[in-house]
Amino acid sequence: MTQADTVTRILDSAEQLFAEKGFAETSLRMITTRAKVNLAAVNYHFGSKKDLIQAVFARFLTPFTQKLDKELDAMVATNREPTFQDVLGVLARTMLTGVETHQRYNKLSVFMRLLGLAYTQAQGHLRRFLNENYAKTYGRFIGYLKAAHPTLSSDEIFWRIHFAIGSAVFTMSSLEVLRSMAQADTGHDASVERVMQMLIPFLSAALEQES
Amino acid sequence: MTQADTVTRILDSAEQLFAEKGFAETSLRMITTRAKVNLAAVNYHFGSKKDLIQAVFARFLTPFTQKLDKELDAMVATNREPTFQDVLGVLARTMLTGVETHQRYNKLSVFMRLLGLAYTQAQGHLRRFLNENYAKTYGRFIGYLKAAHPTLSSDEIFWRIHFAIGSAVFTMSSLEVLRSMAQADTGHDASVERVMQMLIPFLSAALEQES
DNA sequence: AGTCGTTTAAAACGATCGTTTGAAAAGAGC
DNA sequence: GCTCTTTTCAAACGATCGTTTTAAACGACT
Repeated sequence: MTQADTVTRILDSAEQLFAEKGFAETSLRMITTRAKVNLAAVNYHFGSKKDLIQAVFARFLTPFTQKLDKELDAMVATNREPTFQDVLGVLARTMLTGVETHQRYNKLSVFMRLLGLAYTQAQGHLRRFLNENYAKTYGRFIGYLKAAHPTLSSDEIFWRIHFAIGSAVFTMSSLEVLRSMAQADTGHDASVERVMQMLIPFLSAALEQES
Repeated sequence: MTQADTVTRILDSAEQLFAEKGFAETSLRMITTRAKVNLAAVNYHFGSKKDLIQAVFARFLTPFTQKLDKELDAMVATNREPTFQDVLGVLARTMLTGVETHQRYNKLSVFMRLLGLAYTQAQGHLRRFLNENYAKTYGRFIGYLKAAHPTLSSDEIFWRIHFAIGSAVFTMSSLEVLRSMAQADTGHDASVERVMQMLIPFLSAALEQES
């Protein structure tokens, strides 16, 4: 039986529990119990709970950002004037590549949920960490969007992007609640796939409108 | 010092701190210190922290829901077939009436932030409380929206509404973070009013598109 | 086998949490 | 005045938190 090592098991448990409950509501004892490691292992391998939080974000954001950077390179290499759709397509492809189809939406849920926590529960240390490590690629992405839509002001682009991120993050963050509400409301069960299929045209219409 | 003063001051402090930090990150000692009352006053007047959380939501949701119910009554009394815009307008008017203009957006921010917490940080007790007390009017509101847009399925309406709620809640929940990001990104400062003025057409376009 | 650096283990640390206690202070009714 | 209820207050409770300590177990190497 090949057992993942202690560091990986801690990261897996922490990621799952953070996405499920948030940072403050998740204790190190919950994490180490689920990971079946000793309590002190967190402080030994990561230093502190704050460092563990940063490590959880780094594990999925660093490869994601690297992939996004390469995809953006490839985009501008073959396309001198990428459209709004082109740039958004690069983002969508980057989020989905490398993840097996059958667990694609679970991974995406965790991704979105953690992203939401970064916005709404971030203390200073996490915000600073994310800004130092990933702001550059993020700014590059926003820059291409602005270039693709010269009739809109920089402000408009920025805020529309974050309105859209808000929809996605909020929806995935409270998917369980919303699903039970939808079940009681319409009587229909909603799969993640179906919700995504409604969300994408919803956001497309909003992002690209002329004002 | 009378009882109402103590109760009100606790509710004010709790509302502000919950909206700012969330439930778990806000201790009773922080609340009572800011409210300048004794620590035991919370348990004496409310029973427990959970009951205090419910009381904070009840204080602004109960009058809001009552107003919304009356506004919906008035709408159907004068308008046999209210449009999508009519129904949304009732919601917007209900959220803004009774609040002085100069503090309108602060109140709205707190409203949205608490709403976001209810979705993303709700333990069972809060979800159950909100469902028992406010689900009826909420269902009525959704019902009128569905009737106004018969070409869309019930599912579509439900999810679009929550996509829109997500944008608004997320934006207001992380307004400070987003503002500092916008400042670093575009160099422009964004007032709440300006953000709202961009958000509303953004959501209108998304909500009303035909698919 | 024996040594040395790394990792795991159990136990305890001080701090902070929500809550409870018991007595003092304040109000209300007569 | 006095009594009885309501409210405030300081102090402490047990529980849980993140973190530290100390020693045992493990692994690689000579």
